[in-house]
Amino acid sequence: MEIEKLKVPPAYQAVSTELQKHILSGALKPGEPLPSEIELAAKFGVNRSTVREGIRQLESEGLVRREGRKRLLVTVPHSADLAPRTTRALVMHEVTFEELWEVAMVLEPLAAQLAASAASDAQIAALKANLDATSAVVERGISPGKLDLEFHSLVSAAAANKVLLLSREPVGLLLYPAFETFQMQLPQAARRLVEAHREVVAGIERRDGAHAELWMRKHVADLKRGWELAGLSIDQRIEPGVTP
Amino acid sequence: MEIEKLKVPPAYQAVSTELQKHILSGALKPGEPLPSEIELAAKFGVNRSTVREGIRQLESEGLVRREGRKRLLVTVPHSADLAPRTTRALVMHEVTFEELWEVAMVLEPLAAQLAASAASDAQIAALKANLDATSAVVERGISPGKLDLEFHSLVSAAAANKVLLLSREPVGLLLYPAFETFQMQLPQAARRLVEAHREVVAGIERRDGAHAELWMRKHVADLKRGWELAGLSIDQRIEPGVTP
DNA sequence: AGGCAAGTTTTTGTCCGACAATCGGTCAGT
DNA sequence: ACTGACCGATTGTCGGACAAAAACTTGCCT
Repeated sequence: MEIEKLKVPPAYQAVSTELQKHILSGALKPGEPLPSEIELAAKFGVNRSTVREGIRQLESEGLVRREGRKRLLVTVPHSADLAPRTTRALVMHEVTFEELWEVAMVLEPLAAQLAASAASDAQIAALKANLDATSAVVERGISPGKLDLEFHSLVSAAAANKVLLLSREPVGLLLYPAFETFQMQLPQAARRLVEAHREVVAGIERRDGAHAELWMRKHVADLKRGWELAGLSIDQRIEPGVTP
Repeated sequence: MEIEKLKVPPAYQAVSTELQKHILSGALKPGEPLPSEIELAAKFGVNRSTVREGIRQLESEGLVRREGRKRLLVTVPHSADLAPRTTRALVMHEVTFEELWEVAMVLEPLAAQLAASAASDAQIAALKANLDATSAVVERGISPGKLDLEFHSLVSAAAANKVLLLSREPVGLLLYPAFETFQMQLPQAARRLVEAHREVVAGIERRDGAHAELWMRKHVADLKRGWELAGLSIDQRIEPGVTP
């Protein structure tokens, strides 16, 4: 006879999962406030401290949000809630530049292609603004810094694919800050970056998905070339560049 | 003079972020135990309840894990910790079949291609075992169910790319259960699935990346064809299939 | 009637103390 | 050497308490 180690989850976890069910089932819709801690404690038949511990879990998962000392609001987890955790996990797993690059090499061109069909006028304008800012900064010999990161976020936002948006974010968050590490050694790299960005934007504006995709592919491929030219190993561990 | 409303984060959040810093900085390595709650409370100069609330956040992020009523152990977040959250987020964002499919259409072939170069003998054996099981099940007219899900997990695990593994998981978790929804209406679909799986495995075994990638691409493309043949809209919302 | 100011009630954040259950180890007894 | 009772440490849960902030009421004034 098999006896399996029966697990009795602590009460605070029960509270957490129970509230999750209520939110997922739609009984509590995004935007609505949760009952007060005292009410919840009474309903679940546990102490307020226990409820609070359960709430902390939901809070860190982005299912509820508290602004100041106000009531908890049900929210739908945003990319900004999830991406940092995934990014942390990737860093702790000691992913290499190559692993990141391989994934970026398929996700970024897809984003560019989809953006060409789906980008709104406002999004194209934002891309152009980013392009001008990047260009101006690079002319002065300064590193594009966060502008590069922002560019790729804008492209994937314009792609109107929420799955892509969420999947791509952690990769970009780690990969593009890596550009900074070799950009000083390769002055021409920044100019190539601006050129590629320009062509991607041009493709998106002309609704030319193939063009946007092609140049995005070149652009990401360039990233690896630059990495290698700078004498960095492909197996180099990635450090967290930005901590948002 | 501008006075901005300065925000004082609650103490439990300070505890959480402080512990995060210690873990990320490497002062606390994975596998090591955290100090006891009482010690932490003393060190941070806060009450034990406050410490406990902070710990809950780390716990739900997969940075620490508790087994039974023992000390907390520092751990590196595993795919199983993150994927469910991302999956939930995708469901709450009401992603469509098409959005999922578009991303799968680039990630899965990449996984197959990389697996062809990197798969270990044990992983190939696991793939074959999965293939046999799937084949046997389909012969009996039963739905492959979780075996399909497992197949794609095995492929991406064999790809030896941790970024891909983490990025792909939430997509697979939502997409493959969707197969069940139309599989009954299209009896030939299951046989096509087995054939595609077989070719992918063959490609991986022969270290023929192009072959594996090609058939994986066909396989994922088939998924959309099946979806459309079953009369389902591409814009259909995706329901959570499995809740792990 | 409508708007504003002061007061009252709720609610959150934090603390204190307490106790049963469990874990880990010690130590005597067989 | 193995068993089982004992003991300290730690966690899970509870009860209550209180200051600060937010939300709500009330009453006054125009």
